[in-house]
Amino acid sequence: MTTIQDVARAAGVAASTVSRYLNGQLRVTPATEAKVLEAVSELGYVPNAQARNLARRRSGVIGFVVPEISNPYFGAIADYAVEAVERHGSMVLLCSHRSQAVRASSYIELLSSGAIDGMMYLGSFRSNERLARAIAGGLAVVVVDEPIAGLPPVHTVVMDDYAGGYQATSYLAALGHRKIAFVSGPAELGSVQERYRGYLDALAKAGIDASGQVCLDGQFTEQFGMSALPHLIAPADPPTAAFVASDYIALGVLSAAETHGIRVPEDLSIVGFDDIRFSQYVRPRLTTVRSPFDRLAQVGVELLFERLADRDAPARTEVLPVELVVRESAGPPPAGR
Amino acid sequence: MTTIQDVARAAGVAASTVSRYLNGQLRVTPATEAKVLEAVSELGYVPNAQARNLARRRSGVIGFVVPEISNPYFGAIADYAVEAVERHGSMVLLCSHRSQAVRASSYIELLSSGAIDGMMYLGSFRSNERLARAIAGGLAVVVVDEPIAGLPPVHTVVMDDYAGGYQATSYLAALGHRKIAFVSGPAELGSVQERYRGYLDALAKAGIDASGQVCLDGQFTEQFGMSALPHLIAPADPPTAAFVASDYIALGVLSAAETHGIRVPEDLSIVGFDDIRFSQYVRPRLTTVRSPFDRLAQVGVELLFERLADRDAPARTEVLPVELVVRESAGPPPAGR
DNA sequence: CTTCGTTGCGCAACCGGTTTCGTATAATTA
DNA sequence: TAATTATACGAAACCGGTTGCGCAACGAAG
Repeated sequence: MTTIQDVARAAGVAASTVSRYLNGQLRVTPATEAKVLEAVSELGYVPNAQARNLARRRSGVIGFVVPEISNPYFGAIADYAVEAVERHGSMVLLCSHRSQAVRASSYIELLSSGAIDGMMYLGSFRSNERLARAIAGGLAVVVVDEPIAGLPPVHTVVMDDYAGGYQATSYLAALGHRKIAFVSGPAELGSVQERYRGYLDALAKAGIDASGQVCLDGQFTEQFGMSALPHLIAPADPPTAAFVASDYIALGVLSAAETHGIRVPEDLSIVGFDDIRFSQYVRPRLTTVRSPFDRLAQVGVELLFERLADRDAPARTEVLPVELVVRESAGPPPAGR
Repeated sequence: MTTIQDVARAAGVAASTVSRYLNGQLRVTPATEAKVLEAVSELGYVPNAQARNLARRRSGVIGFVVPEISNPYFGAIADYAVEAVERHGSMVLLCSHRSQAVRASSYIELLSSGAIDGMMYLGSFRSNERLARAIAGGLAVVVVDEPIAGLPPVHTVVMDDYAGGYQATSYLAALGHRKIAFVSGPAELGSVQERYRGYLDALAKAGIDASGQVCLDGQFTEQFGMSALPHLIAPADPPTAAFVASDYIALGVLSAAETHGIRVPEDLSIVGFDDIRFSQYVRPRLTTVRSPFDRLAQVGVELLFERLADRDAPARTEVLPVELVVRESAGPPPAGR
């Protein structure tokens, strides 16, 4: 590996001159410039990132902590985030903890040791003691997608889950449904609670009694959706619609409905949440609330670099708008219901 | 930030003693041990990764270059790779170039500057000049999933695309199909060519004439699948089955079939490739060839660390077996065909 | 009581850059 | 022409660890 010393020697100047010239901090005479450039290209010199970062006290790397990268929901956010981080001349260190709290914590521990300049944390745990300590210790963090409880003030960007729940439910009510189930992910998550709040308020607004509605919660998986369907059709007076606050779950519900001979939307209307890539390819095409993956990532990255530039700026929380995407999985209730 | 010097001072010993003790390279007297441990926990000392790596001439980071991480196909491999890399005490630096050749190259350039110990390259380009140079320059690389042309000898791990194509096609032939279309991704990709070879050989083995079969190629997207379907039903004597060498494409075909009133598998049998997560949730459930995502990642990581340990070991290529997963999307041809 | 081999530990060089500060030379002004 | 001020550049310290080498203290063997 050729070092800056090699270049300096070959060009007959000091290493410091090479360093400053290459970083544009020094104007040199044409003669010196020529010799340095000559030496650089001759030796194929590429500065050592490690050493540079050590001296500069930065790393040019942003840590990206995510529950599981194989989940396209997080994958989509990651791709947008990579794009945005690159625009700032940094890179992304991926930490996929596969939903294991201990692993998430050890990642945070690891990243706290100066390996990164800042961190984007995509949540799936309601709280994280280790994360709180890291933030308190001065690590630049932005929390994305899922608010985390018990943290020091920190930049946060989430989507408007409440509005999403409200819109989806209002849409179903406007179609004429009176029995509208709520199916979603882990009840302890803030985002789920917000969607539920929106659901309840929309129900109230439409003059529908919230009591007696079927409400189910489980994991954000197709698996859970499949196991949820029987509960949707079991009651004597079953719901004619369901707000399924996750497309993954909705896909499972759709799949199980087919098996049970339940037609969607004729027998059961479904509105999902997220608008993941596959939602437009299933049959019926899924009516759903679109999550702003792109904005989530972009705004998150901007907030993070804002924080990096100004350590003392007060923490902000951005709430991004969502949008109902009407397709085919929701329609009027069956005649006479 | 507390440094090793701080710890040494607090414990009344030399920095080197602290370093070696903490790295288990030195047995110390109980008294010294106590003082060092005391100082460490007192000051909350965490070694600076940058400095350590500079001194050790390693980074503890594996670069992971991937076309797009939002694609669950690569996401799945990434998660398994993260797991395997962690077992070696390293981390994964994610580089999602979003299928842009220039970006892929600039990533490789960046990673060549000592930022990483080694690199896993998940291909989507038939060749890459910059990658070839990096390998020639001594960077430890393992190529995964898609062979890259024009490279110096390099560890490679791919799946048995030929066998997959052969099995899928043989299965369809055994069901009685004689008109079997081939639909797949970019024809210039080695993996696609291999699947096609398997397809042709299976056809020949079953005594089916390969000429006159419908063969389509495009992108690995649902979009392409949707646009492919019309070509499958247009001919006067249309195929009764299609080997669609990508589940993404297959999902698009399925979706379009529904729109065109084509029943699967009654009118058209379909066998996919990859067995992505959603394949078991669409209706009909997709019969497909399972790609060994887990093994691809694990073997890739093992080969990489093998290379790291022994720079002179000859390059190997591992070919991983695939497996036909029979579900519902393929059946006998319509009566009388 | 020497001599020798362990063992615990510190000194200082080193990794490859960046950056402060000082100096020699060139350009400008009086 | 002498005095002043820019300007180009180099020497050396520093970032925060790791590691080769040597020294001193101690116990065992002769």
